[in-house]
Amino acid sequence: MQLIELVKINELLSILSGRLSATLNRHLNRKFKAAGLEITTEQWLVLVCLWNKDKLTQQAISERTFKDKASITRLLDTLSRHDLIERHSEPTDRRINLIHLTEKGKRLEEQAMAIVKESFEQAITGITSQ
Amino acid sequence: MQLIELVKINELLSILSGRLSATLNRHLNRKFKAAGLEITTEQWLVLVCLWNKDKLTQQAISERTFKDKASITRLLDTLSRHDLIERHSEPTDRRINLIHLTEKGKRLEEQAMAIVKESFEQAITGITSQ
DNA sequence: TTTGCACCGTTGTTTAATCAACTATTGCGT
DNA sequence: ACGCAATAGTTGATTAAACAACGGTGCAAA
Repeated sequence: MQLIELVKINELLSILSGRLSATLNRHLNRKFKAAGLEITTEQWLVLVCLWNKDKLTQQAISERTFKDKASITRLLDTLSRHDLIERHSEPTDRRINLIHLTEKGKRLEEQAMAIVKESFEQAITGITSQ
Repeated sequence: MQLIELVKINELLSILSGRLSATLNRHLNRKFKAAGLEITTEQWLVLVCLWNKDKLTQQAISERTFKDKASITRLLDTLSRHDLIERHSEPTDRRINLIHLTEKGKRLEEQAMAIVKESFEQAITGITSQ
């Protein structure tokens, strides 16, 4: 009886929260791919931080994206492999890396944002219709 | 201007959707671990299906959890490694595996559900207080 | 000055998700 | 009976997440 209640609560929550974002995520990833952009939603989220304010520390990116430090390290690894960002170590505080957008990374903003905007609009009309 | 709008929408959505479930997830995982249960939230979700109705096909589990077939294959691998479930192939249709709970798997229900219930209550009081 | 603590970033391990490609089986229609 | 599409599950590759442990750096108090 109470267990069934719990399961319903869980399903409700998972529909309201987890699955919505998962679906949006997947949708966006496919959109990026279809448009020939080599980025994922997670990488895009990091790039958004940098487009707003270039030359952030990894710590700052971690806080803004609500992701683990370790996750950021690896996300930046792949962004760096794709020449979208560069790590610049700071002489004033040698613990710090300042993350710089490359030209390629800067150029990506307009295209990526157009796709995201389109996806959000689709998603929102989809949601409001339910 | 419009980009900033988009970012706000994104943050709003991420708070409303992705981050809530991610936080709940993490919380629950830690609770399981702290209680000495060797399961994750994802594995628990699969087990919930089986506690409701034992001997499901992988396909059925996939549909009920909204997870990919491939994800289920691997989740069941780890559940099987922990002796919580067993795959039984069906002679009537040899494409099918029926997933059976083991005794150990059945015994887990009460303990796991208690933890989940506690977490949900905490989460809900946390949410409503905001 | 050195000791100890806090901070920044990295690495290893484990778990999970997606997509695409693949095998095996089933069953339908001609 | 045959071919062929649909179904069930697996596998490989890539990306990402969490947690824990660790190395290097900065800083302040003893």
